[in-house]
Amino acid sequence: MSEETGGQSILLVEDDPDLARMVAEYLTENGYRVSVDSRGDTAVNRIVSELPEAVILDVNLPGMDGFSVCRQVRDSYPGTILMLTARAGEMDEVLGLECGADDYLLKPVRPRALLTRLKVHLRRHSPLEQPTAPPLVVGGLIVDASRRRVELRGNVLELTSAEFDVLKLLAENAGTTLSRGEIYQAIHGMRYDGLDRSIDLRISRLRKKLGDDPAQPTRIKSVRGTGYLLSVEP
Amino acid sequence: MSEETGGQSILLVEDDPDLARMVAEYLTENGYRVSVDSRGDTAVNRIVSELPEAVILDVNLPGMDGFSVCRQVRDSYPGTILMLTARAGEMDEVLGLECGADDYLLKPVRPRALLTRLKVHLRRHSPLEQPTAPPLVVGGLIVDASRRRVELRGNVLELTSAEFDVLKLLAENAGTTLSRGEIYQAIHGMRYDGLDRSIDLRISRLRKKLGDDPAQPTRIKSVRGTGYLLSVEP
DNA sequence: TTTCTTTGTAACGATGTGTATCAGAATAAG
DNA sequence: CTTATTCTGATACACATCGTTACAAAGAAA
Repeated sequence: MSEETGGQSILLVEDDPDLARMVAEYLTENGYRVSVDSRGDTAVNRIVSELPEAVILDVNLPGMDGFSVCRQVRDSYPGTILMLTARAGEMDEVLGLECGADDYLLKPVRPRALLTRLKVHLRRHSPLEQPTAPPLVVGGLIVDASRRRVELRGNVLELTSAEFDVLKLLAENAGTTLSRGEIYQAIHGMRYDGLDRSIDLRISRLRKKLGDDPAQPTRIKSVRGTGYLLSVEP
Repeated sequence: MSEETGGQSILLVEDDPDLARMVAEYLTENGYRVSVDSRGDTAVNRIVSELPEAVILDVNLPGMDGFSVCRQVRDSYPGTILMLTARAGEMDEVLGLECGADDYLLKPVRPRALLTRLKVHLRRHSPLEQPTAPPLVVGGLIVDASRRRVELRGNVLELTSAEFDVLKLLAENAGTTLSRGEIYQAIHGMRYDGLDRSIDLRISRLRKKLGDDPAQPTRIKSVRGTGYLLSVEP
């Protein structure tokens, strides 16, 4: 529910530090990832570059007022914009001036109501980023299939396609031995003829990049007569 | 603004005749075409057959309660559902949203607030307009097919149509590898002869404009022997 | 038309990957 | 314990694949 990285991202643009902190805390407790900006002009850049799922935008801001921020990003920002207006009269501007906000709330801000409005809009507008398969984490290794990226203790490894394919397969079956036949079948979609040594070669090259000593491997272990195994705990 | 036939159609489901008349009058004055139903069970039929732009739905209704009505039509009704709840309890809010309503209002009904909420939803979500495909957002990249426009961290990229076609296809399948055959087929509608290098060239030009280093690309990854993949988060 | 832009083909260099091969390790046989 | 056999790791090299430049064809704009 409240894991740091899992929730949808919200950018809160508010110059009152107390109010900002209160709202940020409340939203964080409810599973969102909240970042705060206190200025309108800087918020414009952050909105278009960070592309949060929703923006909560105060009207009165240093640098640039909320309406201008809204107008400026509306064309290039597909997410939800929620405005906080101090006076009831400003609400007409939100609706009438075509600044492009999706909703507004009257101050004083009531966190419960804000959360409800947020939910309403985030539910209607499907999340910007479509959910993606989570990366595999096995013994200090992060194998991210949807990015084709591998990390080892924080360092990105530059693997070739062939190397990645084998490592991904091993990671998916970490802790169990895969025969050359299984590996070959999964990668080439063909039956293994029993003579091919290309799998061994890929493993060899992988070990080199993983910094794994082939004589005493801690990560990719050889199972003589069978195949290979990715150790879950190196 | 307030011509009788031009406005958007609203179905008001409310059994209190006085309240119904007041709300209907107010909305009519503001340019909507309002019809009223006083029973939940009959409202279900009218919603799915008349397909109004929005439904305003009381919770306490003869025939069938508002939540049930909402649940029953939600799958087949694409428009906005706005619920009127008598009690301020959280349960109503949660229930209202769980059953698929887009918004709720607490009684007593204040016509001005109701109108504002209506406008908010009808602006963003007008079901009778042709549904325009929402822009794809993938890893800081906005690919807007309806405008043939691409943005990267707030900067509009000037892509040629050939480049855009490939990027759009990759964005639609972000995180999965597309073979040259699939790309070629999707773009030209023809079978890939296996020799053509034009896809590679488009990728090369795209990478240059995306600022992606071809030796170590973070956005468009090559999958040797297969094709390309757009990374979900660079 | 001319001029500019876009797009694909050809070609070349750089890199990735598998086969052949051999050396060394693990296991089995004697 | 020694030897034979099998299996694995790794080097070298051949070949495939990919990125890119140059150029030409094909449109589009003027």
